[in-house]
Amino acid sequence: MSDTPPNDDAAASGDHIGDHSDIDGGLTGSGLEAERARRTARLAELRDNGVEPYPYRFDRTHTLAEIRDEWGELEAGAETEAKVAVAGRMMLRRDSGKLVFGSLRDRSGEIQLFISRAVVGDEAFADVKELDLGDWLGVHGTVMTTRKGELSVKADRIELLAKAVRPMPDKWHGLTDTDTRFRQRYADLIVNADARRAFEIRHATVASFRRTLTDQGFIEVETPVLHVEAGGALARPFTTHHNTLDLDLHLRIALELHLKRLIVGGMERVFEIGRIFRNEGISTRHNPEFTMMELYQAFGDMTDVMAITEELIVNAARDALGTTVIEIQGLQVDLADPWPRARMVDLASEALGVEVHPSQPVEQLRALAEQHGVRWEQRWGGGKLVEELFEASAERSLVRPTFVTGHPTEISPLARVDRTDPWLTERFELFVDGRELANGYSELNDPAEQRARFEDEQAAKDAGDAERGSVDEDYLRALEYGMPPTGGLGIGMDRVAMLLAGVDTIKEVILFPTLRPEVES
RNA sequence: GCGCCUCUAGCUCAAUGGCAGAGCAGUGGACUCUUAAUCCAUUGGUUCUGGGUUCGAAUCCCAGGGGGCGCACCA
Repeated sequence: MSDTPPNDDAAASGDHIGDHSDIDGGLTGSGLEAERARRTARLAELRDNGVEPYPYRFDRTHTLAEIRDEWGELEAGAETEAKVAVAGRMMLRRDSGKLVFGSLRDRSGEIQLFISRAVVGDEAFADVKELDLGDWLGVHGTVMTTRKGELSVKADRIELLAKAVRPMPDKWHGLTDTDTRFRQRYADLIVNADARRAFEIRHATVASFRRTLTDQGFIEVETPVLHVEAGGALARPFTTHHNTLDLDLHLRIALELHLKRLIVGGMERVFEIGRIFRNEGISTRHNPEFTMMELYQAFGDMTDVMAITEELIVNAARDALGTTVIEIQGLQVDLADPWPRARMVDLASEALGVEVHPSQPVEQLRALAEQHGVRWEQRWGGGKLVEELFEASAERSLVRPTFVTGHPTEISPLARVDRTDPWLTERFELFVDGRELANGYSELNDPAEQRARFEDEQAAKDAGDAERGSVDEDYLRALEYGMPPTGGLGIGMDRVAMLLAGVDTIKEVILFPTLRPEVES
């Protein structure tokens, strides 16, 4: 628990407009402060009458979806003897003299409350009139339908479970200001069904991945977030510090190196779904912290993990959406269709109309880059240039799921060299909607070669490329114990969720995306 | 980091150099079958902030802040 005093209203509200207002002075008029003052005054009034406006618990008999499942087929104008207790937030009310209709919502759905003065009595009915939109209610009553057939709970007794002292956003339009939606995700979730849906899809996707992998004998593990050296990918890390060890640490940028240590340890099939952190730009496709699923399968190679990639994503679509057909850029795409595979060098060559390959003289590739408006740097070799040319020419056109294979060795320090072409590796990336979703390879397990590759990385880092890696001696020691042939895979869970939810910014699938702190005005 | 766009009542939006408005929410009233309930009345503003131009600025200009999009970086 925090050290904040219990009545520090301003700190709890986080609302800079309200911080310097006079609550008592706001009892008349309107506006946010007057509204909060009115609702807060109601709290005091309830307590004066011996009613606790924040009770400790409520025992419900049914969720609202369960009510609908059981009684959804009742004909119009039906009354039942079924006594139920339901709980939820009051979202709407329609006041009609001695009758009040309310809309109660819980996680599972909504149901109408039918509140009659003749049933609840004058006193309780007067209390109902004092309820506000947004209040949490527990309702005891019977199941009925109205004359027009609306399934309802006819209230016998209504209990306030929690008072909302702040008004809900617009009941019809919800919240549209993206800043407010992301900062006050709680309010977004209350009023925007699309926001709730995106996170349901995300949950279903993650759950589906776990199920698919568990069914295939993968073991879920958790490895350290705090690394002495952040390796396993090319990215700039966040730095933090451990006080008692007096040690600078980095937040992980990948799961890879620890998981492969577990393959050395004989765990054979492992996966982790974990948060990783990259100290780089923020965009519609990038959040500084995001979720990766990585898996490693002993005795397999790149082709095995390509098959798993398809299976994971197709299963997730079925589990989250009930269909494998989704719309991407207006195109109907059946994810269950086989995904085309093409080498990066071939895609780039085709798009550019000229053969490209990392074995070509660097000057030639630089000239090609210039020709296509690709900015290049002196320290780049042929491999990096080929990747840049691919990204500039072909990447964006990969709308349907496509496996791009054969990444240059220069940009793949942990992948095994292609058995037919020493300039390339046995690596693939999955592209959908022009975005990279997954990355996998036949894992390099020769400790001597891995050391040489690490040393190349270290040299590049020393030469000023902050994203490059360094020599991980403990990882090399692990490889010296022997790592079996292994296929490895990483999938960006946020991007899979984006794809399945049909949203175009990563902030729609991250509950609390990284934003600048709110400023005091 | 650079470029473009944006910020008006609690929420959703008008007002394009001339009195800051509407709908919802709120408040008071009517209504025992409403369902974005309806009807009557009504409260509510640091127009993101600070400067400037102008007789007059939400509106034009400058600086700053938040956000969005694009570029760059990356997944």
